[in-house]
Amino acid sequence: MSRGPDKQFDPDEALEKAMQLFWAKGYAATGVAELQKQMGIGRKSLYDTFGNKRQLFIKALQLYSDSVVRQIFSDLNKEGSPLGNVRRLMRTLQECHSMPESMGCLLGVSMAQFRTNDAEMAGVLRRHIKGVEEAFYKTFKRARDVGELDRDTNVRDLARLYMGIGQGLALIGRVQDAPAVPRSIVNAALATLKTA
Amino acid sequence: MSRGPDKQFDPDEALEKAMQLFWAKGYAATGVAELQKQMGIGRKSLYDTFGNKRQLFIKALQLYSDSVVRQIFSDLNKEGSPLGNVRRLMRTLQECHSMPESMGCLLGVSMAQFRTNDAEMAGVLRRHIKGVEEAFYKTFKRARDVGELDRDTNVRDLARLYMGIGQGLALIGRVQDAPAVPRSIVNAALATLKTA
DNA sequence: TTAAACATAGACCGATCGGTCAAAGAAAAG
DNA sequence: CTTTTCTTTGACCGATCGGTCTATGTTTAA
Repeated sequence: MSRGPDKQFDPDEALEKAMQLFWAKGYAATGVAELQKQMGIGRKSLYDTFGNKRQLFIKALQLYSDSVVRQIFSDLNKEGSPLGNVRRLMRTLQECHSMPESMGCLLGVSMAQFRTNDAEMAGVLRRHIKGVEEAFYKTFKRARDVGELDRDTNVRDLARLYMGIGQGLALIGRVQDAPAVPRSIVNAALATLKTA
Repeated sequence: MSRGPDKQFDPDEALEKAMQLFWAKGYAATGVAELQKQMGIGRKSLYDTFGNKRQLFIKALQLYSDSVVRQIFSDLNKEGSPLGNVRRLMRTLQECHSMPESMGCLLGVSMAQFRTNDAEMAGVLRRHIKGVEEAFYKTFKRARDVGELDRDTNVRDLARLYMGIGQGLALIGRVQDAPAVPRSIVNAALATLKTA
């Protein structure tokens, strides 16, 4: 029995490169030739390793989603005031989406390119939405428990709102050149979180 | 001198059809053959009338943007409570983006497909953002003037937040099948507008 | 009726699309 | 060594891409 030679490239690194390209240009506008070039691998290797363009894209989506959801979870679960964590996270998002070359959120970008009629894709996107929502939900509930939010605050609604604001912020950041609009959005969002 | 025969199709109707297709599928994923079919015109007529695919798309964007901004302006300027108008508009958006086949907002979808590096496109998108922002701004200022909002409310920030929430809502509506998330988002957004 | 000015349908263009495949190379097992 | 199993390169596939152009009306003015 023989095992043959190992791959000459790191699939994780290649996937990361592909993700960047999809992120910047969108699914349909990204060609396989471009992907190859950016990933630095041959065409056969690409198809053997990732299946096809669509599967490669879905793998990139999942890589991105996992990374983002984990990061948000971690940021929101730092010790200290739950609302303080929310505030810090929102300011980070604001800065991130104020960068001149901001690309928004890969998942948001993808929501604009697929719809419910593509069940598989919609599933991945909904799972991401749910993940972000849950991160906010747990934190807002904690905030309510420790008295940082009114007893009667609907924390489920609030979590979904913040998830939605994040998506809007990311989208707008893609075409905005000045930092004023993202700053305003976060200012106004956080202004509603004043302790009761 | 001779004028020749008139067009056999209505350019406005054809543009409307093209807009629908771009809206559903995005720019890159929409082929010219598809456009022809949906618009019901020959290829030469398409290029003679609209220039090329990109110019057709920009014309569709502007048609859509004008229509949406005008509608929002009109809704927010109805007589009666300014905040009441905002509430009614947001509930309308909520319902609209809860439809099972919701396609979101064409401008939002386009923000996901172009970036600041495409100056012409980014300009069109920024103008739309500005238009929606202004509609909200005037209404929130009016609300503050009549005492529906605190004297120290930053109505510019608030307007930008609502514009951003609208974009997030539309984006999420494209992949959401249940009405719960849009309802939550609008619930939470309107909950912050409680009179001071 | 003729000629000029338009619109129409659709053939056609090179380029690129996503995807496959055959040939060559390299590493491990014997 | 040879053989086997894997990877790599890049040629190649039919289909489709956006865009052009010719040939054929069709209408109006002279």
